[in-house]
Amino acid sequence: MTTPAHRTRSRTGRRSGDSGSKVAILEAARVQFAECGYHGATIRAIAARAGVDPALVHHFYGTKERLFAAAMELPVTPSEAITAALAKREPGSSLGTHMVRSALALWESPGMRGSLQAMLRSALTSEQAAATLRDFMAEAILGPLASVAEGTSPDRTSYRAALIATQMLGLAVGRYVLGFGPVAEASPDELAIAIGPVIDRYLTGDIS
Amino acid sequence: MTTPAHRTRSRTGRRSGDSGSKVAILEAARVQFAECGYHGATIRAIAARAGVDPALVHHFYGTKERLFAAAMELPVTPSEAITAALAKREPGSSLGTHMVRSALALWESPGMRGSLQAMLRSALTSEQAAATLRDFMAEAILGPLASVAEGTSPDRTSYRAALIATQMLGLAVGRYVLGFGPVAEASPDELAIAIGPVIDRYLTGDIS
DNA sequence: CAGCGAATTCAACGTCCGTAGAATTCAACG
DNA sequence: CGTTGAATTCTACGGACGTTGAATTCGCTG
Repeated sequence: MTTPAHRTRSRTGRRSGDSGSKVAILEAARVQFAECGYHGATIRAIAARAGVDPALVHHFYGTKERLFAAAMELPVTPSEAITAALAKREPGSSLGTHMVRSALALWESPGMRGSLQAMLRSALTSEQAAATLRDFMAEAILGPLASVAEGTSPDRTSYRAALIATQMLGLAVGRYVLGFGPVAEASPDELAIAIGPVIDRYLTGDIS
Repeated sequence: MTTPAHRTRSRTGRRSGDSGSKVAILEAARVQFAECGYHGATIRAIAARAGVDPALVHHFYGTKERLFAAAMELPVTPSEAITAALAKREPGSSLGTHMVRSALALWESPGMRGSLQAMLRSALTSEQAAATLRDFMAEAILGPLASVAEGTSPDRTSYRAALIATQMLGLAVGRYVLGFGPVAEASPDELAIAIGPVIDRYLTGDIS
């Protein structure tokens, strides 16, 4: 008799080895926020998806709002990704075409898609996510714009950026969230060719 | 003492005259769904905004899902609005410019704004709203497209429509939901001039 | 091996939710 | 005037939610 009351492992307590629960929770949170938006996602469902007790979520991240903030922290710094992408532009492709191609490459990269969907889905419901998205867009668009903004009337710059934002935002939502058939199935190159000139127009064209 | 137990009007029971509660509930639902999305909006908050007991909401519309469906029923039939708008196109403006101008006029019309926000906010969270939005966009875009689709390779038609959808969707979200400053403040005419040529490109331009 | 801190679960609290049923009042029609 | 049906509120149930505190186990340091 080896103390049968202790033989059945009590389920509580710390686990052996590196469980990776903290990361698992964050990934589960991204998926749930992406699928249901901020209100629709529940801590209990996130915990279940991560194979973990709901209280552990609270232990690591405190409140739901803080977990959301942590989940929205982009795995890629936008400014870095942008400048890196701009650096390797091939000659022969316009800046607009290159921007679309780079954005799609970034969005298609593994691990980014969930964050993107979560961000978009939540941005329309949570003001915090909306602010984050506005900041991200401003940073991601004003950079390229500044590099070609000579000769255009300066007070129109933010207007141009906002126009670009509408097209890129619509592309992201249509392709990754709403699933507009043809746009969701088209290849990044096809889309870059179709949409690139539009971005060029907003960058430097005559918009008044 | 004039029967004090009866003097205080019991709060239950039917009210005199036409209370308009059913309509009030629907309008309150639109506002709440617009502000919080499908999950975030609560029947109790909708009832409170309508000045009504939550049970009355249930009495009129049954379940929350059915109330949502009723609230999403557009006050304007899209096909009617579209054909009416197309009819009165002024000469000298391109079809794309006219589409943007008409869409903005429709969106700015009183009573439409709430529905639009509710639709957009919910479309990214509720699959039903997403389907409604896809249908609406298909109907609203394929019509104008068909009127100029001669000479373009026919299997690209739905691709063109989807591209237009991304730009119009991005415009609506950026202007009415996320509030991209310059785009939110610009006049419909300004936007029509800036964006119209983009729609023209997607309608008939070279996109491959 | 003793002890401390971190990880993990359990059980529970209080709150809000959507919904249901019964009760009450009004309007309309005979 | 009596009856019927619709409008309206009250009360309440069961469930899910976010959060908390205590208890348990592990890893690490000395």
